This record gives sequence, C-alpha cells and structure tokens, in this order.
Amino acid sequence: MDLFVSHFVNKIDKKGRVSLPSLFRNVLPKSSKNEIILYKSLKSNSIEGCSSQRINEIAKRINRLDFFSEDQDDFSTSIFSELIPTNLDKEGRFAIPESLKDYAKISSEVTFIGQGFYFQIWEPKAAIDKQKNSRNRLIQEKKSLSSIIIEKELK
Amino acid sequence: MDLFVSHFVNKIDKKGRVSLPSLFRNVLPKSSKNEIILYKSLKSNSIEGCSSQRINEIAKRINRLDFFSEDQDDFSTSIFSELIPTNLDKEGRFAIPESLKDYAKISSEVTFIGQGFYFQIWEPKAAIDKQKNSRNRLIQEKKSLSSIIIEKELK
DNA sequence: TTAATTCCCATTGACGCCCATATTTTCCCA
DNA sequence: TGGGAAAATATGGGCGTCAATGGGAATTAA
Repeated sequence: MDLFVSHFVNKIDKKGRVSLPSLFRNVLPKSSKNEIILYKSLKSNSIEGCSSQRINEIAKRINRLDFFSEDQDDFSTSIFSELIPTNLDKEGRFAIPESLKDYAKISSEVTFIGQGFYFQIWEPKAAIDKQKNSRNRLIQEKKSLSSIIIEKELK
Repeated sequence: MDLFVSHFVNKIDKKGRVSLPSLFRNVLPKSSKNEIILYKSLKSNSIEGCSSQRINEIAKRINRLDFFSEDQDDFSTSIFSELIPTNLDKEGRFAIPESLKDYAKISSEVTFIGQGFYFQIWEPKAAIDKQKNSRNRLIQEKKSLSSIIIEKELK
C-alpha cells in the first residue's frame, strides 16, 4: 500500500516526540525516508503532513498559474511560507512544533489519520468526532458518490 | 475465476487468525498476493475486504476532487482513515482487528461471502440470514434488476 | 551553560516466520 | 474405475523480530 491509510493513536513523550506510524513511514519515498512536511490544515483545526516530494509536485502546479498574477503570489505565499520541514529520528519519531500543537489543541496524545496522498494529525477526541461525522455523511450521500467508486468497473 | 465468488465458513484460532479461503487468495493480484484491505461495510454490520490494487484505483478518482474543499476532506477521511491494510502469513491467514470484530459481532467463526470485486466477512448466523434475505429480494425484484444489468452492458 | 536535539540502548507486547499435523482434494496408475 | 500416493488446505503452536515507548548520554545551538 503506497498511500496514507488507516488511523493510529500515539503518545507524545516527555521530550515532545511522537512515532510516525510505521505504515506511514513506509509510504515516504526512499529518497527522503526521514523527512516530512507539516502545516496547518486549511480545512480544520488539525495538522497536515506529507512527503517533500508531494510538495514539489504541488509547486509545479502552482507555477503553471499566471506568473504575474497577484493570485499566484497570494497562493504561493500562503502555501510555501507555512510549511514546516521536519526530520524523523532513527526510531521514526519527530517533534511536533508548538505552533502547530496549539493550532490543533494537542497535548499528550495524537491521532494520525490517513488521507491517501497526505495525512492529518488530530487531538484524539476531535479525531473521533471527525471520523464519525465523515462516515455518516458518506452513508447519507453514498448513492450520489458511488459513481466515483464504481465508474471503472463498468468498463 | 478472477472474482470473489462462493462462500466459506472458517475458524478463528487462539491467536485470532483466520485463513482467507484459498479461492479468494487466488483472486489477489500477484503483485500484492499477501495483502488485503479491510474496512467496515457501509451497508451492514459486516466487514468488507479487497485488494490494495482496488483501493489505489479509487484513490486516483478521489484525488481528482477539488483540492481545498471540505467535501473532499470528509470523503477521504471516511474512506482512507477507515481502511485497515492487513498481511497474510505464509499459510494465507490474517488477524481480524478487534474493532472490526466488534462491529460485525464476530467471535469464534466467520463466513466469507464473495461479492465479485470485493468480499464480506460475517458472523456465521448473520450470514445465513443475509443470504436468505438477499435471495428472496432478488427473486421478488428480478425483473427490475435484470434491466439494470442489461442496460449497463450496452454502454 | 542551558536548553533543545539526536543518538543509542532497553523494555514490552504484537505480529510474522517457521514447523507440524490433520483433513481434503487432486491426480496417477494398475 | 477404484484405490492410493502426492499436493493443497485449514489449523495449532513455538519463537524471533519489529514497532511503540522510555530514558540516559552525547551533540549542537543559542
């Protein structure tokens, strides 16, 4: 599996370290196995993370936007300036920066949530709510969404 | 046969392992012969499973949704965070995670039910009911369903 | 020097690997 | 075609390895 999937609850130790779940470590490209990029989610009070490779890909897409537009400028400022490159230690742990902890109201434990091409870090109770709500919504709307899942099988 | 078909009842041993039926193992792609993805069914109190390949295909389609939308976020949470990648041992067995066992009210035995592109895992008694009900419904509604089947093939 | 960061080693529990057995299925041959 | 040997499957259980976590010592930064 080469996507960030599943979810895990891990502890933050006295030194402020957390293990990135083993499954998530395996998703990182071999070239940058011990670097992740963290940033505040634009969608919720959570932290998002991904490989530096993914950031490079996004950068390319942004670069295609009109070079002289202010939109492009705002866009790249808001994205790039907020990224926090972070290293894993030999055991696969990292320290969550204080500013991000505050943003996500994290104290002693975190829940890692796989989102496919990236992952999120939540305060555990908030994570449970988020998952419940998302699942309920999916069950409600599954008919309209099922085309996304089934499409290819009909071919 | 490269689809999950037929049904089987297998035991869970003291360590919590079950054999994936041999016929189902043969459906898995050679590239990921000993990995299956498990998740709670959205339709019933059962577990569903499929190959990681199938998940990758779905992931690509989800990724096409609007990048910053909360829809996309909820959708990928409900799908990706609920997936549980699981490895088969050399004998073709795997452990059913506790959370999924609880969800499907499974204790010492399970019934595997082929569903074509995926399969389901049921508590054996519930599986019998499910099969009965499904069959009765199909007989009732076969006319309306046959039109669905024929229609799609014409596309 | 103090604080923060990284390395290294230790512990514990879970999981994968290996080997064993029994029952079933497949296949071959007389 | 019936019987029996060989291969496959489901199941049991011992044991080593790895992931998550803790904490001391070394290293770097400010």
